[in-house]
Amino acid sequence: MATERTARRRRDTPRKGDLREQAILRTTEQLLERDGVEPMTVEAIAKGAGISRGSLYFYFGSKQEVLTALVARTLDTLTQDATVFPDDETTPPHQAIEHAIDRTADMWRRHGRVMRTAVDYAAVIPEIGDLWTATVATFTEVMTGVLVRAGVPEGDGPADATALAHTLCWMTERALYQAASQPVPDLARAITTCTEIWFRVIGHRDGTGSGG
Amino acid sequence: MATERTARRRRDTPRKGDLREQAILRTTEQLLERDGVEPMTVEAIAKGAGISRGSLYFYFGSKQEVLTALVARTLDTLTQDATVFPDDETTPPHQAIEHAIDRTADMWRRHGRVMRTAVDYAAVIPEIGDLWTATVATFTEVMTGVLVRAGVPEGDGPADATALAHTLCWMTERALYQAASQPVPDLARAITTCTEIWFRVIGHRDGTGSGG
DNA sequence: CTCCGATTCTACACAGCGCAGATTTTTCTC
DNA sequence: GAGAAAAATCTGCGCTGTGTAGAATCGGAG
Repeated sequence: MATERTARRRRDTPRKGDLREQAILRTTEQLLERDGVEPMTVEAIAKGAGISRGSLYFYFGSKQEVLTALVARTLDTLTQDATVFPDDETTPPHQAIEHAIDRTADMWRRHGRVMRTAVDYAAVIPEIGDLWTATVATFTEVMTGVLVRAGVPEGDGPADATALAHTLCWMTERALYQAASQPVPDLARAITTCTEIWFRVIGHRDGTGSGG
Repeated sequence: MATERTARRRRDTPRKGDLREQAILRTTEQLLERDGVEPMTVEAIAKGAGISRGSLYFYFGSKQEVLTALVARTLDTLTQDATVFPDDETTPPHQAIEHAIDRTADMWRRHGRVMRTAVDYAAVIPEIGDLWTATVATFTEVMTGVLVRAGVPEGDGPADATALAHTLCWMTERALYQAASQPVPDLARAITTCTEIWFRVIGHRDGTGSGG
């Protein structure tokens, strides 16, 4: 009855097969970039990592689990990169907003395919959805603080900092996803528009302006 | 090579099998609500519509095609309901915004599962993605007009009406999707937050207030 | 050299899809 | 309302790709 997950086990013990695990993830990202999720078969991943299909199931319980691990690794990096600076209370709100958006966009530039896959399969592979939601939640939390510091009322009403931050974070996610999915991605433009909206919401009318 | 689509044909001639087509769509929406996409097998749909699995392929070339048809039908209704009034130049901007958001939310209430499925599979089933994108594009167009009437500069810069409308439309979509996906959906709250942001973006500070 | 866990491989069973071809039911024409 | 064409339906096959079982190999400790 109890459906087994997570292959057979392996979680700690710094054995040598950890290299294989890395190789699997590396190959997966490559194949993902080249082919996309569906055309990418478990066979291909295994071969790319130098093992047979059956062997892969020693490391991951399923194709989805591989994908999930890859997404998890990427989102960890993202959260690290993008939220530390804005979370600092001494960072001015405008800079915090710009920083968070810029860093996130950077992640979309460097690991666009993984990011897109995460969004695309967030609903199909619940674990990925959870990871994504958790990440956005972290952003929301941090940005709520930023909004408060910018003068938006604290509280949990639908027009208070938390709700606004939440919706704006999802907006930013969507905008970058959209931008990154275009045949000719223009992240810069998306950044500008998002920043503009964030700024308008906190009220201070002062520009991204100057530039170009 | 030329891969055939759309089952065998059937397009005009008001034959009687049109009822079956309707029955298939009806059953699909029901099963979707009960089970979700993946657990819903073609077998089950066919049975629900009173025919055998093989017969279903007379009407639709694949499971995905069925889904696509269902989504298309739903989005047609949505576009009809939500964009006509705001598109009227004499409609005051605030009302236009409220109307569009309200009607869209209504669609999420009544056909939440179909709407969610559309979003969830927008990337997996390209045809659905196209339908969704086209719908949002229609909204964007209409709402661009509304923003312009509200005083937002026309033009195609990243901070002009089109870009803002685009991003805000996707924001609204995402917010409603989020809200509708919660265990206890609270569309009303999402509506309030979105409306607030739209209002803040067009600058006029005046309430959702004056209910009824 | 032997044992044990870690790793790997080969082979199998299965679910669900889409298609082929035969068959039955409608619909149309006279 | 008989007969032919078109529409609608059925049964059964074959395929792809997954996940699992169980046997074989490797590598270091004793």
